Amino acid sequence: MTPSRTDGSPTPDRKPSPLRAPGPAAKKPRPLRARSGRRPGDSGTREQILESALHLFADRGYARTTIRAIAEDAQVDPALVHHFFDNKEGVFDAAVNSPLSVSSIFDELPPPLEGDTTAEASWLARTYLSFWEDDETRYGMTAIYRAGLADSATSATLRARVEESTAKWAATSGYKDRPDAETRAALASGHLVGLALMRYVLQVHPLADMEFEEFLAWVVPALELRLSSELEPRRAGTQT
Amino acid sequence: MTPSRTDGSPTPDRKPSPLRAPGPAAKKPRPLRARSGRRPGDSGTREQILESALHLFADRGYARTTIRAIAEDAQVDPALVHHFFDNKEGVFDAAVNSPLSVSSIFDELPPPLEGDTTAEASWLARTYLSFWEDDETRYGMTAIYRAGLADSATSATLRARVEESTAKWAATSGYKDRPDAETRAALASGHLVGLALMRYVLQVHPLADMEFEEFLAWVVPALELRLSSELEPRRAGTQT
DNA sequence: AAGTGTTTTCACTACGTAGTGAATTAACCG
DNA sequence: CGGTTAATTCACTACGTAGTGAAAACACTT
Repeated sequence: MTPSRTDGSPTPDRKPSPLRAPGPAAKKPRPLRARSGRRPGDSGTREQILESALHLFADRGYARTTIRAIAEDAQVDPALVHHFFDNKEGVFDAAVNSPLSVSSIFDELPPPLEGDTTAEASWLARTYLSFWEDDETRYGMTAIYRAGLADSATSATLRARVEESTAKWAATSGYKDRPDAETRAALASGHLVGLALMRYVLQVHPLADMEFEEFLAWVVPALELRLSSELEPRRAGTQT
Repeated sequence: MTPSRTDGSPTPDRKPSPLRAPGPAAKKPRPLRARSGRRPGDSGTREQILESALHLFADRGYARTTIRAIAEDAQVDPALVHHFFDNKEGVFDAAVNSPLSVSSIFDELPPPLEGDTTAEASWLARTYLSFWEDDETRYGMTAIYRAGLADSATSATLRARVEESTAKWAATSGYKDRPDAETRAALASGHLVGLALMRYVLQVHPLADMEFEEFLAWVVPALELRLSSELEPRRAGTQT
């Protein structure tokens, strides 16, 4: 049966999410495809397609995710996906920019304490990593980074996204007047992105097994130093 | 004409490497396919195929690299690629484990100064990042990370690789007796991987524009702190 | 020189995929 | 209730891909 959700609830009951399920998906109980034609009520199918797409893009990356697989996961005909989103790129963009995903980090919340370096580093790490930690937004983050790192064509999009986030944060933080603010912000971004990929995408031990607060406890002090003047660059021969 | 290289030189003259060339490849001057049959002399075609494969995997990732594209780049018939390496996965494994690539980092060189924390951090950063910086090995690194981050199936391979490198380094370094050695090594790995991806894969400004030594000058001191006891984890409420 | 093994291309199959156009059913609006 | 619009499936095309099997040209033995 088609899931009969008359409301627009963002997370209806559905098959187990495909993330961390590498093998062939569990067989659907019955295909039981209904005939052509519109369904009664507000089906919410569009959102269902976006959710399936986001989960599959997060699990398989862009290239290995097929429109047919999205349609099957959402229990609709593949042509309906084309009807709503034209082509595969349209599905990806819509899924990644949907309310189910993450639009632009550091947009809504301004930094709390300008000038307080430790508070700013803590806020930065907690805000960014929360997008990974939260079940609601992790799929979007995974999809974005998987797709963006996949090949040199898609890397341009992710590069722009990262540079924009980094620049925005650098410009509004208390470090903005320092000449190396941009460099430090980029280094901090790389630091955070790398740790997030280790913990949430690759799931390397022991980072993936920690509690979130313990993870933060390791990350935040290092980030504080990166952003503070205590940590200065030092070239190879110039050790004091 | 088929490139007539009778020696096994690793980098013969070939078309411009496809990395950073997102569009359709430059059209080959003349197809001029020879008829069937073996060519006179030691053609070195096998190595040519591996080199083309490595460059294309680095540029387009695994899924978007086709055997036909590899064959075209190497100016051979696609069936020859199958003949040498069976299937696509075989091509990838052979390319990534070939002398043109990177077999296993931290295998050959042992750490120089056990117990000297600053020297060990510096050696770790320089050794790892040199694989990215060097033209000869960068394609292998890019291919490995692009493929390994692409989807949850291939992530298992990269996770094993990273965990093995991290564990090996942690076990042989001067930190090995500390209880949190494994954690610190994993954090340092994530730090380095993230910065490498920013600089070499995404090519984020300004990290991608720096001189290598300047980049190292920023990275090494942070890594020293991560590995030393100066930097301790600190939970949210317990700020001193 | 005869025979065996290796390199190389050709011709071909099987399959999955993105995308299209038309037909069907329902919602919406006067 | 009649007409338009939106949702949905069906049947289909066009295409690219991985992989196979055989034949041709050469190398390497004995």
